[in-house]
Amino acid sequence: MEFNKADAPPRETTDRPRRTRDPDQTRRDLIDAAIAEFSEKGFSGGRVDDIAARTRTTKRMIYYYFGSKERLYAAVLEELYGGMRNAEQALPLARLPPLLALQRLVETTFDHHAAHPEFVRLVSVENIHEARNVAASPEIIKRNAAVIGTLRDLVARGENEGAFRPGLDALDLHMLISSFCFYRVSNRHTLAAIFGRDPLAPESVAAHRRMIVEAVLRYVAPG
Amino acid sequence: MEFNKADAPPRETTDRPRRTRDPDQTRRDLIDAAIAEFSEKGFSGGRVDDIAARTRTTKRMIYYYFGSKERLYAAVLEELYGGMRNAEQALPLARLPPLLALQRLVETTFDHHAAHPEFVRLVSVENIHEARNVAASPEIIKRNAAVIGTLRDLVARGENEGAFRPGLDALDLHMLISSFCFYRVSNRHTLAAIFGRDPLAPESVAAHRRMIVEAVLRYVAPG
DNA sequence: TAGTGTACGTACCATGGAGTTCAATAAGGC
DNA sequence: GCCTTATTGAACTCCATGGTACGTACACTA
Repeated sequence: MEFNKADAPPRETTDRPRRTRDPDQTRRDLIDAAIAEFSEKGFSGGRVDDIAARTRTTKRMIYYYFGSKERLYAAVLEELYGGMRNAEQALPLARLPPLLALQRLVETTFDHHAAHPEFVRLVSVENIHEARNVAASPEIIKRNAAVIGTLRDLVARGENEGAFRPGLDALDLHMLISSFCFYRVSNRHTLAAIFGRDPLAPESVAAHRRMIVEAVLRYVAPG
Repeated sequence: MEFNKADAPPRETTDRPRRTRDPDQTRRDLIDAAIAEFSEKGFSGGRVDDIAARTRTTKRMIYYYFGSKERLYAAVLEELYGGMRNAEQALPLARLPPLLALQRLVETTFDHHAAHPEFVRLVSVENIHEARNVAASPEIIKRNAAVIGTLRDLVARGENEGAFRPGLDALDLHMLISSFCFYRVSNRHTLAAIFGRDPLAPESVAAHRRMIVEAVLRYVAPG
């Protein structure tokens, strides 16, 4: 009666037969669960017990693999920042005419933020904590700072070819692009509450995408 | 020995003689302390004991005046959102030519965000919590939604006078303006960590202010 | 100048939640 | 088969923290 293994699995979160002894999978599951938890509730609001409960394993594993709540959070950040850089570096900007390259960059930035609200939320959380974990991760810094190099090249090329007006600052331009893409996701809930229109609703997405492209292209145009 | 009142005050947090029985001041002090605490640490990260420790009064008073940590947080939000609307409604936009009015609006928005990082941080915190407290406050919603009305009028006037191109959406335009002003403050720390340049440093402020004005004016220009 | 309600302080409670203990079980080498 | 080591689980510990019980002091009124 107690150990009825035959006709029903004794206890299973999902119906997938749980793979015993799969450290990689266990680690992966914990990271995914932590991404969800921390991006929904923040660092202090996120609960270690709840993260464990989102997986098929137990809290013990968090401490086995990561050592502390803080270090799990740091691992989550590295993971998410990693995804961002990949998207941007996959673009063949150097082979496109400057205006088109810039348009592609804006669209990619827009799409990535739209597709990864957890990333946006975690960056918000990290800023509340004064970016202590980002500052402590040379890996995150190096990869992300590289994005600016690419944009700097593009700006220089655009100026030389006369497609862009002179005097543009690559970092400021990066901020102009990111700010809108980030804001409509990060501030989605206050915007929806105050103005009664969800900025992530399908009818807004296309309009916003066109808008930020248009705004940036007009901003860099000569004259 | 025990009640030595004469030659030394028995216990004093600051050297200012504590005003007994000043409910308004006590309440005010608690709100100010809570603004600082919550904007530095978030809602879950903020400690009721620490808020009390920032004042000359005690934790008991938080519960006396506000009832709970949650309601204190809600009071803080109302307070900060209140400051924002005042700044915007003080502008005499209707009397200025459209382009100039828009420029003033952008500059005011920029300046207010720059001057009130606690506001920006609290709005970020609120978005992590899915804007539950903003959504529950008709007062906040009403006042802020009004801002859009003003902008809608301006957009209509600009279109009629031919100063703006047709087809502009007031809410989207508001988002374009706010996003940059908000982002450079909200994401100050990750930006500084990754790019090694503090967006709130004096040499960036003027450049950013010019940039968002320029970007918005170019965006609304006809043609 | 006693009475009363509002404002305040001290000491305490209850519990949620981060982190640990300790033993058990699987996998693989010999 | 047996030993070793990398994983795993249930049941703890313990303390920080939100919240409260209870008593006191001030200031105003009659």
